[in-house]
Amino acid sequence: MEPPASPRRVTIVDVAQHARVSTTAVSKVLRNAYGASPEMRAKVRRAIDELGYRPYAAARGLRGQTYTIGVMLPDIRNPFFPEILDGITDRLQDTDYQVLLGPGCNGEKEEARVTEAMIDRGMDGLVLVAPVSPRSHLEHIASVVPTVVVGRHGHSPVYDTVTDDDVAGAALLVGHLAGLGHRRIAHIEHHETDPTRIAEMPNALRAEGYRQAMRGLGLAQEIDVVSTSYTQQGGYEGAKELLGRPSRPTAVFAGADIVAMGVLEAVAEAGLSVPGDMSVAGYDNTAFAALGPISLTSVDQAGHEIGDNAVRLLLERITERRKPSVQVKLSPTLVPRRTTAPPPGQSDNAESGRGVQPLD
Amino acid sequence: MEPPASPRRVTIVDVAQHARVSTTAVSKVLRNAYGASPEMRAKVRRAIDELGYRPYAAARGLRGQTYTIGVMLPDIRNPFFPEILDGITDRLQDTDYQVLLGPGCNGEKEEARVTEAMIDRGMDGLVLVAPVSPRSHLEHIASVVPTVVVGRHGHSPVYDTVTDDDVAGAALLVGHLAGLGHRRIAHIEHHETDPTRIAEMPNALRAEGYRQAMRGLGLAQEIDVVSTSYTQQGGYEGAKELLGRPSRPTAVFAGADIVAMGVLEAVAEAGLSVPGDMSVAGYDNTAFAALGPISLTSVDQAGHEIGDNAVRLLLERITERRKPSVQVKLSPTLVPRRTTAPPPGQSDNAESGRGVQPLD
DNA sequence: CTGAAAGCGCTAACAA
DNA sequence: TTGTTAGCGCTTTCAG
Repeated sequence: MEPPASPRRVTIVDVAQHARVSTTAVSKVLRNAYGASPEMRAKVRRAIDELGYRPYAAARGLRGQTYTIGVMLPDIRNPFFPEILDGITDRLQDTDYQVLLGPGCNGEKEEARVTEAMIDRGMDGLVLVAPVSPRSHLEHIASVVPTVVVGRHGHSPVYDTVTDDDVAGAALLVGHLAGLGHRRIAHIEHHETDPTRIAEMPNALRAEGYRQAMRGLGLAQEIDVVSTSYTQQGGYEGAKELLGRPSRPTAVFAGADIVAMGVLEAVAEAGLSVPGDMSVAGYDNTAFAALGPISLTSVDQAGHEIGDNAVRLLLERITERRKPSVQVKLSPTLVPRRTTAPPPGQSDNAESGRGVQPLD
Repeated sequence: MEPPASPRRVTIVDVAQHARVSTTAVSKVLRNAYGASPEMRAKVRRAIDELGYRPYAAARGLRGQTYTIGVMLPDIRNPFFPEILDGITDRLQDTDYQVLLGPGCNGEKEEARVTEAMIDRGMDGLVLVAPVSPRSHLEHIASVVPTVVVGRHGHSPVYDTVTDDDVAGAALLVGHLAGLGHRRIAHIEHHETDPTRIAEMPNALRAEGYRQAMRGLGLAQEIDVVSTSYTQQGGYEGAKELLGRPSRPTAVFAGADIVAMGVLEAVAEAGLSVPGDMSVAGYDNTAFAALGPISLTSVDQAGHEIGDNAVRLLLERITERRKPSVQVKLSPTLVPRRTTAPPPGQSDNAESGRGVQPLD
């Protein structure tokens, strides 16, 4: 039984009158601030409950905090990001903070619009996931509002970072494939030209990790990188190119699971089987990698922990605005599934997956 | 070259002084409000540009609007929702409005927390996608802030709705399967007990549409519904049950693509092939349904249009708070792919897909 | 420990 | 058409 139309919102003034105290007192109770006796707190709490009062965050922001954390995800379609988000929301569960997401931002322009919108709405802190903006812009943002940058390497004195070790992840995968007996291991990367991004973006580091690992295994001669994009289409095109090689690779390390999907499609079209004729691996261990009909070998990034750490750092920075910046680097793990196996003509061994039939 | 730390934000007062006008004048220009001469507008605009002023949405909200639209998505993992979101953001592209998303809300409690948070942050309007809260609660929300409910059937005088015709979608799919020659067509539904939800939630209407279509085709005897949940696990369990039937169905209509994934897994485990031994279809035409190795027959809901309509209605309601409520119902389309074909022992026909090999 | 009063940045009445 | 003046709901000095 709601009133026909809310005539007026319950305000701090109503609570103060009801509890027969000052608005200051109510404010203090709301913020658990120093300077209110237990009796006063109890009184105020009762009044709050009786009136069903909720503080108006929009107004709080004008003087203090809005208790809102803004999270910018570059692409809501990427099934890896929800994991990060869970890590974020779980840690914020029992706090007064609320998370709001900026919608899919592709490119610097959209990214700027969203971050500005968040700043203009008085958010107390920002988590930027894999932003593409130049570092100078990130530092500007961080100078205005506490900021944690996730999934982008490179330090900054003004913002904290949480990353997963992409070089190590690539090495895990290359090691896995080499352990199965593969030598001709190709990689499909997301094309990158901007020098800062080459140094800081995960995709570039995966490619670098691939190269390092290949060299470390004495397979420097076999290094074979195709530059497309982290999309299904990019994987399809990259695989087409690799399949056209005079001597085609026996394994493909796609820089992301979605890329691997395109590879699987191209391989099937070519009448080849996975992993019989060719092993395929992805990165991110997204939800569909685990789907029965796909069962893609991938690298897991512990998204939940990434999100958890990001919020932890953010809350710390909100509390202490100019503490030295922190970099957290987490370690990925390998998730072998059925798309990787020893190369054709090589006997099975302990590390191999179960064979699967041609997919088409 | 940013200043080391923003000393103070540029405010409307700064702009007014710079332009040598009153703050009211600036405010009017910002809102394109009546009562400012072209010269004044030009002067103010220049000052705004020169100072790089951006209005502080948090403060605007205290008196007027925040120019923020809140969108609540029940599950960010469901790949269907980004389509709706695109429809929303595209239409808002050239307006002053900004979209902010509430993160994954499972269950009424989380849903309430998110909607309250949005209201408390002064959002101008809400789009609730497939909310599970009781209708009374939705109406309460709508009485406080302009609201459009998406993906939930049932009218209300206080909020507008946008739905896709789930009954028709189910009929499309059943018709497709029957056209291929299937008679034993089973359905896996999301279990629902709450009476309101049985009447209003899409999952319940899909099951109802399935029943109606079966009856309409003279297949009432063959109606076979398994109640699990709209998850991969639910699909897996449902399929296990169906495969254990004395005479197992030749086709399974899963209530959602993710359910179909579980079905595919169970079918493969049983050593059966899709669609050779059994046809499988999903609903939502999510991104992974189109993935090469899956290629799932599904029903497309035109998510973009859903989002587009939702925002259109919302903006209209923000403008005119108490206009009569509107219900928009869109029509789904069938997307046949390779997981559906004529039942075993029946000759191929024009509508059949290409056969695929057993998946395991 | 408590409360009165000022003011955050903006918009909306109202007066000029 | 313009500017002046009150607030919006809350937090924050700063007296008591």
